[in-house]
Amino acid sequence: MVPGRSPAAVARVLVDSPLPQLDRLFDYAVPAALVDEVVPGVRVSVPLRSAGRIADAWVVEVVAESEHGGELSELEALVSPVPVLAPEVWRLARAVADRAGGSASDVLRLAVPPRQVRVEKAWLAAREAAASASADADADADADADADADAEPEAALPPVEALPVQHYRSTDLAGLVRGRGRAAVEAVPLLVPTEGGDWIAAWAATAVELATIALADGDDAILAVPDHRDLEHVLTALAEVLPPERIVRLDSGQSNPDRYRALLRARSDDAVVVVGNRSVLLAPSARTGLVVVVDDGDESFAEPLAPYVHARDTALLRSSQQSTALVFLSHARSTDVQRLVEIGFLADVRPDPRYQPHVVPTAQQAAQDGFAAQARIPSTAWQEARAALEHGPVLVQVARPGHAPRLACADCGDIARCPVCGGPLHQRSAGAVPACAWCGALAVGWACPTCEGTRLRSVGSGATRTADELGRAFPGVKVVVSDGSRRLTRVDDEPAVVVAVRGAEPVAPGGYRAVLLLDGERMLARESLRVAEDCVRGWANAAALAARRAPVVLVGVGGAPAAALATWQLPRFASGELADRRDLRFPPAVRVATVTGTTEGVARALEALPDDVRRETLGPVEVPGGDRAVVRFDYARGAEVAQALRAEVVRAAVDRRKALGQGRGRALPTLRVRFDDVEPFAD
DNA sequence: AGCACGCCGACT
DNA sequence: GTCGGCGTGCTC
Repeated sequence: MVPGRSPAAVARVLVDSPLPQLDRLFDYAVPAALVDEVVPGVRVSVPLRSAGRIADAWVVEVVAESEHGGELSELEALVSPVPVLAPEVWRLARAVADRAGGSASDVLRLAVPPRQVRVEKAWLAAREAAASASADADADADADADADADAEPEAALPPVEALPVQHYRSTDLAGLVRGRGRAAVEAVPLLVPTEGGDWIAAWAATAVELATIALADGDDAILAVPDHRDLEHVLTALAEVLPPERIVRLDSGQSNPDRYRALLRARSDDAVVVVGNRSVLLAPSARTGLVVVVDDGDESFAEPLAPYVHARDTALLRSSQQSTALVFLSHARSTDVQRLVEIGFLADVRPDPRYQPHVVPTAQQAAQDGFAAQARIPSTAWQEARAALEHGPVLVQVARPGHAPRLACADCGDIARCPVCGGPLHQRSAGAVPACAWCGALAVGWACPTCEGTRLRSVGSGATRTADELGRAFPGVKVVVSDGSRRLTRVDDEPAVVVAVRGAEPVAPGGYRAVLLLDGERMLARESLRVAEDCVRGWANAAALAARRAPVVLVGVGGAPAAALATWQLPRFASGELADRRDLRFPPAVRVATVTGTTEGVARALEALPDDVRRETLGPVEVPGGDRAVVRFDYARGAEVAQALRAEVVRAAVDRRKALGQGRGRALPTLRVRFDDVEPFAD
């Protein structure tokens, strides 16, 4: 503690701890020696509760006097003088955590990579150099007497010229960005050539066009894409029109030093485009003028770490806090975005309709031809593909090997099992020696215990199997595979069957000459609230890789999903899906919170809810170690519910008497709350 | 999480 | 009398 007189300055800090009871600001006296360097955003260490116990913390504010009644402790030390937590990021992190009933420090851990001393040193040296250079410039300006001293000393970059937005003639998208409007923009299903000879998705060009409009106004733009292959499209498009100084790549695929460097660069004095995956939405940028989220329905936008906030929601919060323009750009529309359109929050923007892909739904009829029959490709699809292969590559989309492809006896159909441990057998490629998925034993000379057959065939298809079978269906044609373990970004223009699992489709120059969408029935069979939506999105994204007027054959699927794709009325499909969810009161028509913990903990948490919300609880049901309940509520009640449940989480964390009651097994914590997880609806 | 404070049983 | 048990509460 510090003597009674008031300190020179008071730092309000957030302690870097996941404990919910510490998730608020604490005041510390700033030692006189540190007053110059303790500014908002720097990392410090602080004593907590008793001297000797030191915690890391973020300085969030520096004020003259504390409102805390008691005496203040002094900051222990300055960890680094670099303010890595920008004020707008702190504000966003707080809002994101509050919305999800989580801790701000958990969000900050996602927003700020671990400290990199070398990167910091370089940054500090550069800042020092710039400061002395600008001091010289000021001196010169003074000498010149009337020189415009207000001019930014380092506006070295030429201004950005706003690109025209192509393909959206009926809507003034440029005006929407300048006016800080919000829209759900349907992407153009087209590939466009770059000057450098690459082909990129038209959505990437659109995103970059929109970004230049923001930059031309002196604002930053934040572009969030699902994965690194999408990132490559955007970076290619950006490199054509902007100098490297205006492009900041910030994504979780980078090394920590690279991420740290990017974080510091994002706070540049010049307007920049910050582009990356979901984490980019937490990038520092005080003058964000535009936020673009590309294909928001992609699963990689769901944050797997506490507090599990979806990038879409982070984008919404950020856009509202900083009054930015906001664009959700995608081929297929997510039900979440459709909801925002239907409540009038987002404008509904469609491109010129003439780019619509040529979709041919085809029943799963057996093919006559021997080769095609073997790969279970209907004759229509096979003929389309074969004709297209005369001119260039053909894309074949298959399901992810969800339940791993299994081997069965080709004669009697019994599942082939490991003779050693009874585990399922797998085969890396056709003809390879089958191996056990559990114990790894090679099943050399396998014979079926039922019928003594020795030939194997795979069931429950995966990409690898399909590649082999497709190779046989198109004799003499090159087969290229892009799957979970090896995702290709592009292929070249020569005839080839390109087999890709959903979401891993490479780009072909000028587009594929035909696209076959296989496994549709199997994909739709998955039990999940969002299957239909996910399938349509996957098909639409693949269809968008076709050359203009090339056939896109959707195999073996009928009903609303097939109709949606064939008519390319993707928003209408999302609207129908949303209507179904509304009837059932399922997300995203309503929000949900999953409450797990001890029977008592869950019961108490539910009691803390408003009566009408509690009445809509599903459960509690018993799960290993305790109970689980799912609370449903309207969006308007979100803050209220989050606050109530968060208060219970804090109380449960502080109150440790209960922990003793649960002796059995791996006990759950007394109470855990997770918002907007649809997992409980998966089965 | 850690760590101090506090109010009841065996001990120099 | 008081050392220390762990139940209880708090962290500027």
